[in-house]
Amino acid sequence: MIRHIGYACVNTQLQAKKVKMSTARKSTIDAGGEEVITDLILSNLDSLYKILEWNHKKKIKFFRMGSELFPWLGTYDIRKFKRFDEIEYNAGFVGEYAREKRMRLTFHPGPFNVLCSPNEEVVEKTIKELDAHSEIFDLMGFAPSFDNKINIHVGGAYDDKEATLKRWVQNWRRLKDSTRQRVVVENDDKSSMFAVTDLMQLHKMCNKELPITFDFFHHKFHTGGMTEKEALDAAVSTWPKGVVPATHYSESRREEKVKIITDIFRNNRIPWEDLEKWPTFKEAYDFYSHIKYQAHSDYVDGPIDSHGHTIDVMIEAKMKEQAVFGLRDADTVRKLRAETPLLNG
DNA sequence: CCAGGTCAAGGGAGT
DNA sequence: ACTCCCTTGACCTGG
Repeated sequence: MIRHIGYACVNTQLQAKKVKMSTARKSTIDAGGEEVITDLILSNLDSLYKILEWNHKKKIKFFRMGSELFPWLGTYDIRKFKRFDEIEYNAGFVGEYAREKRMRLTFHPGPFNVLCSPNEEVVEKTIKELDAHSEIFDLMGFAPSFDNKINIHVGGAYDDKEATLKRWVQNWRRLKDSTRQRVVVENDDKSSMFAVTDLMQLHKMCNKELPITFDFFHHKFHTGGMTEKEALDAAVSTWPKGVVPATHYSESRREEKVKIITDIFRNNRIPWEDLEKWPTFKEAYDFYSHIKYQAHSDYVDGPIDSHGHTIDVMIEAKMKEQAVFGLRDADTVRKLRAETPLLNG
């Protein structure tokens, strides 16, 4: 069964009302220093609280926080800031709210975090940034647990998976203990990279202290010879007792858009305004059929097969929280799709 | 207020 | 060589 269904980082409806994470460019940070960062953090914590309140009202208990919550994470020591106490108090307040409502909060640091990089500078930056993500959970009052996962990919293959994984493990050991108790790895969507079967090897190399997040969509592009059930079984087995395994689910943007455009022309329905750009079906089809297949759709149809396990599912779709509602009922997704411009991104 | 140019970061794939 | 993709397009400036 699926316990929680969640969404990632952005709430499209609240975003329209300016409730969102804000960051700043390097030049602004350099000019403004810790004052600018402090203001951004406090404002972002306020937005996060509003998003969580919204989630609670809508009975959504699973949410991925954006790393911009603390802009330029890993480049400064928050504890040295003048207004650290204020930050700590507010972070603790939001964390307490999440615990009270029994919400699961996670992070997914960017693809620039590469523990296995041959470049020591990249590794050092990665370690700093991962430790900093972990410290945010500390500030929020969460004890180290894979419940609050910090999800990353292996990050590179360098045409030598064996050596790369060895390097990954060495550098993983350099993380703070509390960080290692939160970091999990996700399977990749490229055949040159790491499928669940590769990650199982990594899991063993890490003394079985590294859980695997199963990404349903990525698995389709890189099965590593496993069926979906086999891969999910394996990934689920890597999570400790007492922590519900987390998974990611998304669908193809190209398939979604091509299906919509085909339906419009087939049914001769009145097109969206922006469809006037495409006078013929062929032109429209050509355009949409060139969208990268691996890109994420606006909404998802499911069904999601938990293959008998109890799992949490993070929906990775462009329309975010609306995609969660869409998944709850097919009529809703039809209505939402009809209201979404074809050319949104 | 808006449009457009620009913006931290690593690695891989498609063109 | 350039663009897109991934965690999240958003910041910032000039008109």
